[in-house]
Amino acid sequence: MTRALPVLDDTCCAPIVSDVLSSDDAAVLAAKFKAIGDPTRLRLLSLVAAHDGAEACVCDLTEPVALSQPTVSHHLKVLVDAGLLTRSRRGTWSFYALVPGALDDLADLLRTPVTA
Amino acid sequence: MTRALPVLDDTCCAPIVSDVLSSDDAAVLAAKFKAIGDPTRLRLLSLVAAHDGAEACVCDLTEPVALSQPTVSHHLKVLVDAGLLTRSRRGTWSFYALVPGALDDLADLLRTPVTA
DNA sequence: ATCGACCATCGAGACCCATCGATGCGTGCG
DNA sequence: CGCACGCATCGATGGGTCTCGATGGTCGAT
Repeated sequence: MTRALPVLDDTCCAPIVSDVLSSDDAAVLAAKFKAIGDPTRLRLLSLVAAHDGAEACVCDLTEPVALSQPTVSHHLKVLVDAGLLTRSRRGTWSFYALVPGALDDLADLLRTPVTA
Repeated sequence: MTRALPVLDDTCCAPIVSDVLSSDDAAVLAAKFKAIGDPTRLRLLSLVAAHDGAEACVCDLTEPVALSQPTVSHHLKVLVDAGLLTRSRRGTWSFYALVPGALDDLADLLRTPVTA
């Protein structure tokens, strides 16, 4: 499982409140929001962004979140599958970094156009 | 359970990637993102926003999402508890409407400041 | 007062998820 | 070559979530 999310990596659709979401769009969007709907994953994103060079390996993250290495690996995989993090292996380390613009794209979908 | 979310109704903290989130902040934010991390709830938000007068009752929503009335009521309660919807009873009807600015506040937290 | 419409809550069932220890793989070093 | 390190995957477990039918409460109409 954990198949890649179907399309829709950049801007998928109009803001949520602009038009009624289709079931498909809602499923794809919900998957992304669900990925950041976890305290640990939210902190991992924050830690990666704040880390030196805007990337971090698993060994840098296990201690701050106080979880086991397998659990941290699992959460990072979820974030990668959601298109929010990238993983690049260098030597024995796996470095994770934010996908530029990924969070901003999600933010745009939440904005209410004008809401007079 | 389903106790009210602790504080932090408006702007809670700096953008996620600006500073490392505390465990408490992460928990509160994750609860909100988890609320919209469900396809049905995402569609409900969209349906409410698109409905006439920017509010809708349960009877307006059960058919579009093709779910039972108790289930729709449950999802709406989750959204209300997350601070994204308001409920106002008029007669036998319960009208749900978007909390102005709630989604925008969440959007702001996702934005990366500059990320030069 | 009685009935019907609308809705929230309850209890149950099926499913998903977060977490862990154990294991296996790949890499770099001695 | 062999060992140590970093990491991903596996299997199990406990807790949470989604969904439903059934129930009961509240309001308006007859």
